[in-house]
Amino acid sequence: MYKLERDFYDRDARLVGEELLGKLLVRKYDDVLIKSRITETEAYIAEIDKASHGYGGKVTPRTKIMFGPPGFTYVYFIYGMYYCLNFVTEGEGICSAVLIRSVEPVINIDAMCMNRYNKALDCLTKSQLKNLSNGPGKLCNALKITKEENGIDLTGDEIYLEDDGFRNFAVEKTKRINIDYAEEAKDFLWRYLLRN
DNA sequence: CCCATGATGCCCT
DNA sequence: GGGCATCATGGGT
Repeated sequence: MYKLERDFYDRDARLVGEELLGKLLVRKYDDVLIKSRITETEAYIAEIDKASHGYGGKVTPRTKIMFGPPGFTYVYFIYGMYYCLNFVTEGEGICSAVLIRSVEPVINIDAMCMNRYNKALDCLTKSQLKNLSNGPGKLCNALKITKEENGIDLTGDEIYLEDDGFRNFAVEKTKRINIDYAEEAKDFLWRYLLRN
């Protein structure tokens, strides 16, 4: 079991996105510790990707974190209601990131249930359990991640990743979803899913 | 299971 | 003012 350091993130977002599968996402706040396993990601690389918020070198207050050094969070607000968690990849000046689309609970599922439904695990319906953290907005709710967590250093102790040696799975690569506006980029196979 | 729809507010032009 | 890297819900199969 070891923590991923900055060099892990300082690579092509597609490679990082694929290698994030199976890693443990650790979240600490107050006296709470939650660990979950990453099961779905998507890569975004502004230079060649019309789906990226930074496409065309568009530096704004929102996107500037993605132009900075690797190994920081990029959390954005979407559809007036939800947050999405990304990890910034590659060196300073290169706008790229990986969106975390789905995680599964590993440690402290109770805290995740309370954060998301304000209900204990044994009070959840089957549907609520299935939908606990299987979407980018859902997992931010379950892990208590909001715009307050934008720009966090992943080598710190609030949000970081661990490799626990979990390797027994196959990787599926598909088109990314909900980016129909992105023309040719919508067909890039930059969505990575853990199978098994 | 699937699909259609409405919610809701920030960001950027 | 338009658009959006989503989700919960409700109804049909």
